[in-house]
Amino acid sequence: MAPNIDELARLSGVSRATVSRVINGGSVSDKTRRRVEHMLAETGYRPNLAARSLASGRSGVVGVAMHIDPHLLFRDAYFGQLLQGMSDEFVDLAAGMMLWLGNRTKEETLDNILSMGLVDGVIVTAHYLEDPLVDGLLASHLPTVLVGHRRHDRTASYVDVDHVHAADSVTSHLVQIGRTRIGHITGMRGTVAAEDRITGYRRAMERAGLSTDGLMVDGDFNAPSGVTGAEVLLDRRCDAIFCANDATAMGALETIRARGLGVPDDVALAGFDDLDFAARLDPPLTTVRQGVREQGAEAARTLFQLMADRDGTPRRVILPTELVIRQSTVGGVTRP
Amino acid sequence: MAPNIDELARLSGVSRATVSRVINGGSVSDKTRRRVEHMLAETGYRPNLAARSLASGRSGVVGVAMHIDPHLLFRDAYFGQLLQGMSDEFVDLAAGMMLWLGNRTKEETLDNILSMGLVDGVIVTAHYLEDPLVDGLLASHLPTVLVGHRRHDRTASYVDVDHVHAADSVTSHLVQIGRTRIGHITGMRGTVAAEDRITGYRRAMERAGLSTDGLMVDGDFNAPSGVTGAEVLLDRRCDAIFCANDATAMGALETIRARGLGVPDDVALAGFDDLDFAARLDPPLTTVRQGVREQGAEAARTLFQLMADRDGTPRRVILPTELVIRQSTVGGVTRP
DNA sequence: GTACTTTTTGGAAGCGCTCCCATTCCTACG
DNA sequence: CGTAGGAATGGGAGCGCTTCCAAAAAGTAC
Repeated sequence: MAPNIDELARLSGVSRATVSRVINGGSVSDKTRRRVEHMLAETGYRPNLAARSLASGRSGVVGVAMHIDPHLLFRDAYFGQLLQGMSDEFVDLAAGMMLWLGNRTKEETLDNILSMGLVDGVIVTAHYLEDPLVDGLLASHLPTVLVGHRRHDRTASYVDVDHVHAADSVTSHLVQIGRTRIGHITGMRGTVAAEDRITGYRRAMERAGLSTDGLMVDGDFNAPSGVTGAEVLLDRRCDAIFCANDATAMGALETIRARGLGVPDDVALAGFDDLDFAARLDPPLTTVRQGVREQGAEAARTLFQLMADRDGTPRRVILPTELVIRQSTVGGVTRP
Repeated sequence: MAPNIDELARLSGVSRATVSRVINGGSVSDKTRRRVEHMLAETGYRPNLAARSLASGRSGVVGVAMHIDPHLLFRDAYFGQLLQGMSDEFVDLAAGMMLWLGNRTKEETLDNILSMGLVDGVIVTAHYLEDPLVDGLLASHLPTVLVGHRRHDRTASYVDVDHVHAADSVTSHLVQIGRTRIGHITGMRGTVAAEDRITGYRRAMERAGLSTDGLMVDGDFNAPSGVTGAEVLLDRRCDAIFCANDATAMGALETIRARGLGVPDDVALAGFDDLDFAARLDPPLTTVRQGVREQGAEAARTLFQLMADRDGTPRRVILPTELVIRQSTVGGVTRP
């Protein structure tokens, strides 16, 4: 059915090796190259990936593992955007993308990825401090890039933002607008993002000479935890709440309004992520923009660098964040 | 590095062919099978996918194409849940999953999928009446399952729900609770789901002897189109609005409340999808449940049947929907 | 114990490609 | 005009597996 490379060699009157060189960019005379390329176009020839992969040891396919609790995975747009960022970049890099979601245990996912044995490299979301999937991938010799960092690991390549700094800057902003009882609804404990944001929050509070006693409530990055977290913090007379992400802030906003309090007059509110809906809340939400798509794209590029350099030097990328001030903290401001 | 099948044959004292039979379920004596399986476990041997695929013509990898406008793709949970349903099922079926999102034109995506030449079959979201990606996939000889149906195509395999019937049942429900000026905010025109839901809406209205004049507003399956759509419909004194999906209903709800109207007393509201947030709106939303995850899983199973039967008989699956009545149409009811 | 089945096993031919190595073809220079 | 040296090309050996076919082994019936 589909023509193979020998057929193409015959048609263009050259050897199979030459056709291969034309396709893969070996040195071929201009005249020959043109002839073969013409035939390539003529026949619509597509090299067989399996054969290519078998002979060369590379497949041109990379893997993405997002082993996240199914109920959390696509609840907000975060993971979708991350995936899109990667996908866009992989298309540009002419790579195929395999995807593993959190269907079973992390050990099983690890086994699935490794036994597939197809991918040239893998990107894995690494949100937890402990993660056997990440450990296993790093231990395998597969080029691996983490989205999220591991504090004490000097050998892993990753892409992340500086959560501590970003959380510090939001909290400081709340201090600057004169708030003194600033509460924090945390993200899912055990994740690097949650813990680092707590650290940033504490650091800013400490620097301002403010107490955090009783002002921290555990959340889980989801709206319901914002609703209940805000109940607690409002009972404790907070005049500002920094939520670990935008979804949590959306939940907190519900509670604040349900109590008939004004934002930002009675309670200033801030989130983290700057997902699409943050700017469309009423009032628009002050938050930290951490280009999620860009993180995905950067992870993809980093993976390709890793696969190109065989030396295995880890590459660490910290992307910038931006404090986005909107009306949920500074009422008068209209500029988004 | 990794042991190959010859190494395993040597270690278990049988021929390579026998090892292959053990792995792929050929007929082997119990004694031999045990010996080989023991060695398999011992060495942690993983067959090389590329070699396997080259020799057998199958890869064990399937593709999923969700060629959707990047801004719409993961905005609500619909596509994420669809993806999860497929992914879960593919894991059970021991298949790998490649993913293509809508990065470029549909033609380019088609070309990427076909030139990758790796996948044994593909599931493609087919929401539009016209879609070159779907056409191209169906024209290739790759086993293909659509999520969404094509009205006039008797050769395609698909998984879908009966949008006409479901929309009819929601609309009829609004009629039954005594509403007479029932508006409809449509989905994205040109999609099968939008057009069929319109048909169902019209059918129910006609049967009830109600007019639809000026009561239909075009939307696009997103919240902002619900906001603006509701503006128009409220100006036209609607006492009920059926939105093409839950996200649109969420937008419409904003508008209704902004005008100080009560739901359902002044305006009854209904959506479609029954995504997680529908039950958590205030008031909880009456909608149509169309198990999205289940649709994904069913599409995966259907694809496998298609790949197993080489006869290519198209398989069409219509999954059931369920009218879920909540307080946005029947105020007193507390049962979700 | 023989003749004939049936089951189990091994040998070997590819699957379609890449890439090393040897060969041929040019070009330039003595 | 001859030849060294470089560029272009072809030959061919795999990559690791599946699968057809034939041979061997193990049953079965007489």
